[in-house]
Amino acid sequence: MGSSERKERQKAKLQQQILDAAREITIRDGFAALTMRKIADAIEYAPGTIYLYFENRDEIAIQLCRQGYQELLDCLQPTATIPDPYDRLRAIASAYMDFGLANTATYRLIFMEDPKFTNAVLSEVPIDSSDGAGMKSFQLLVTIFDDMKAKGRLSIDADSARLAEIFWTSLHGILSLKLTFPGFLTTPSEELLTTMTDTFLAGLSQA
Amino acid sequence: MGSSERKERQKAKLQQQILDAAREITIRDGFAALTMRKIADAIEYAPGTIYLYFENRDEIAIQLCRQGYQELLDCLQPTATIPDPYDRLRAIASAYMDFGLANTATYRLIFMEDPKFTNAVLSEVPIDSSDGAGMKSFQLLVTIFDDMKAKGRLSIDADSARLAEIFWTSLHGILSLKLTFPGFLTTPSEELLTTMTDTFLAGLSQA
DNA sequence: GTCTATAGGCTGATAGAC
DNA sequence: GTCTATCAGCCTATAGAC
Repeated sequence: MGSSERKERQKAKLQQQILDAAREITIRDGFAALTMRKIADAIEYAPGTIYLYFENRDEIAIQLCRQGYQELLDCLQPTATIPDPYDRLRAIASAYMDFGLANTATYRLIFMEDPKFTNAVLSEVPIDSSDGAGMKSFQLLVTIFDDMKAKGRLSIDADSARLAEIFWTSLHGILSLKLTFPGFLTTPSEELLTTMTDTFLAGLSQA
Repeated sequence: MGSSERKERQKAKLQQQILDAAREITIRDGFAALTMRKIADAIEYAPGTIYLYFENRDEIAIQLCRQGYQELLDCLQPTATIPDPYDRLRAIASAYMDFGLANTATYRLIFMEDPKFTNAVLSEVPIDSSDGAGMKSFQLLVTIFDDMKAKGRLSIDADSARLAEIFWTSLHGILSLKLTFPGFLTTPSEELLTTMTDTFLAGLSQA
């Protein structure tokens, strides 16, 4: 028994090493440049060895995505304790932008890459605690609009999920254009964000 | 002279044929699947022949982008005649969304693909009439906010280019998430668009 | 468990015959 | 101008030796 447990630990260890290497390559060269050979080089094993720990490249990509959504959630989660939903919206928006700008490769991977990986992982319903981080992040946003409604200061009758979708798409629009066309948008990101958030909130209370 | 002109026409003809085939493959299989061999198969020439008409794959990609921006401009241009800037904004937004949803492969190519191609072409300043279509499209948006200001009904003091950038990023956000995560956003595109536009305009006149 | 070696595929691009 | 043939490289994944 003790021996098989040691083997399990050994296996998990190399698995994590593979993922770490894959993550680093993705960050450095982009997801398209992530190949089994490069991973093998990085961990100093033969390419074939990787297949003892992961079925194929896709499985690695999916794990990488899952990890990416978790990182995002870790960045957004702390804002959940802010009591006022308006303050909280600004805080989460700011955290989201910071995450995207600071982790461009990860952001691209989890939101701008092949739907084959992203779509499946994002839509995962949380089962155990390390699952469904994408959904949980989205829920943080929905809750904010629920709380705004509870405060009774929203003159718009759209439901919270809808408002969350609008706000999220706007955030993603800023980020993805900044990442795809560095230099085209002349307005700095923070300014785009504040103007967007201001007009959005003003619109909510007036529309 | 007459003979060399005929040769020129001949050359232009095959060049266009190559681009048409490339376009079709991109639409059908996606840009990543666009290869010289597939183009050659489609036009029924040997792969090497293409290199007599284009220097390499990148040059074809860039032409494809240029063509894509032109198609987009053709869709947006007709809205320019609408006198009221508020009506015009709704019309251009709607046309933009329709274009993206109806031409997903082209939209991906010109706004969501490799910056290597997109960035260069989008940032082109119009020189002759078939150039800089990306910039011209963006200018259509800027003009709308100029006109709104002239009407004096904007209580926000951001400049027109900035407002155009915000609005464009929001449009792009909706579209790109719809394309990357089909099925995740539960709200239909038109509803996201109207709610976004409504809150945005309400915000502009109130903020 | 890990290696070497390789199958079997794809790619962009080029050389040289016709 | 177009072809055939090919180079040189990349890729994923697997088989079989150790």
